Amino acid sequence: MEAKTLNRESWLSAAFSALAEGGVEQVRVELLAKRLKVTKGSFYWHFRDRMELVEAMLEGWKTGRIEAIKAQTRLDGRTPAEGLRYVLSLYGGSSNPRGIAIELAMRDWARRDPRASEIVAEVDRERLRCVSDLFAGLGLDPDDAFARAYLFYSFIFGEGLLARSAAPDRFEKARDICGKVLVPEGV
Amino acid sequence: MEAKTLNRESWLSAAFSALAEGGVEQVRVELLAKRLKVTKGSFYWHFRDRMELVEAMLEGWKTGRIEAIKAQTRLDGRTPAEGLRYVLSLYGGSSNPRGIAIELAMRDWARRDPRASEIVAEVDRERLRCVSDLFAGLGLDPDDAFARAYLFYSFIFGEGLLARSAAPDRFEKARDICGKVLVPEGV
DNA sequence: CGGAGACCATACGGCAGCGTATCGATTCGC
DNA sequence: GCGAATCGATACGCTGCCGTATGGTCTCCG
Repeated sequence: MEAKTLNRESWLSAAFSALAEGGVEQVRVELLAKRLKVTKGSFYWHFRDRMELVEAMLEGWKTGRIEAIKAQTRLDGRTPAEGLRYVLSLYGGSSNPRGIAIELAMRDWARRDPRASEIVAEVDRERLRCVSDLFAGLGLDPDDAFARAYLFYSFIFGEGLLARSAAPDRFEKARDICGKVLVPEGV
Repeated sequence: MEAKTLNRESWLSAAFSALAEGGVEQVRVELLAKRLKVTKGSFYWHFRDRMELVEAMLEGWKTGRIEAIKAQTRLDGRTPAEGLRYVLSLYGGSSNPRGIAIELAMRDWARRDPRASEIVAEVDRERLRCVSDLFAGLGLDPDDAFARAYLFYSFIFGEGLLARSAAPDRFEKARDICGKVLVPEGV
């Protein structure tokens, strides 16, 4: 199973893990090398420098996320409401900790790096567009649909920020109720 | 106006600025010293080491935020709905960028530091309690009130994460609509 | 089998940050 | 005014990280 030799993808994958666990600051070539059980001699074979890795991460994340949201909101026989509940479930609760961690790390990164900020903006644009289309499919006018999408995504990301340990036993039920508020049953 | 001599508060204030701008990683004693136009000789007079500064930040933030939320949700003649709209306005939009930045940096910090995580959890507990009390004052039963508070805070924090530049011209209107959804007029 | 290229190790210089040690300057109590 | 406490400067060693240079070891192919 273990590839004898590393490639760009190996380093990118390790970099995203480091990003998820510790933010951009933790994607350092010597730490990644230790994680991959090689020396940085390997890294500088596959990448010109750390910048190149970091930019590959941005680009890869962007295209990946945009593809993902398009696929996730393509309703093949589903109703818009079902589609929305599906998207919500993808990020809800503990169902995708790595994805959520990367998402949050990315956004923290974007707060101080204009390149990351631009990437996140592009992804958000696409996501808001896709999700507000679903809300529009529910019969909402464009402004309301956009606002709902805005609320939808703010909730999703904000949920990852709220300390789970603040009241662990009440969160599950709260999430259910929030789901009902976010994607109304009968509009 | 300028105090001739620095004290703990001076360093703490600079530390929070650094936190807001660059996250915990950026609160470094030599950078703070440069910002304060002194050398770190001063720092190590007021603090044992970097840890002590960092823990003072946590403690100070905790007590400050808990006092704040208690004051903000004490409705002196206001209705619960007015109180909720007031709290929402405090964090909404661009009304308190430094506060929001610190809030987000704090939460990013909490994702990897258990001490920070515990502090944030304590603050969140208090906030959720105060805000769900307001929702309860609107006539909601406890579970619904908590869920609404959960949605309320997820939205507030998540909003700071959504890329503003994704659709700058539509955000203000969206926020208004979100406000109406978050704190219902007539429940 | 032998050379070329892919992949990685080793070793180095450089910088930035932490913390310590020591000494200088200013202020305040008495 | 003098000594002590307060506050800050300078200088040092240490560590972790980036990037480079150079050499070693496979593998593939002719």
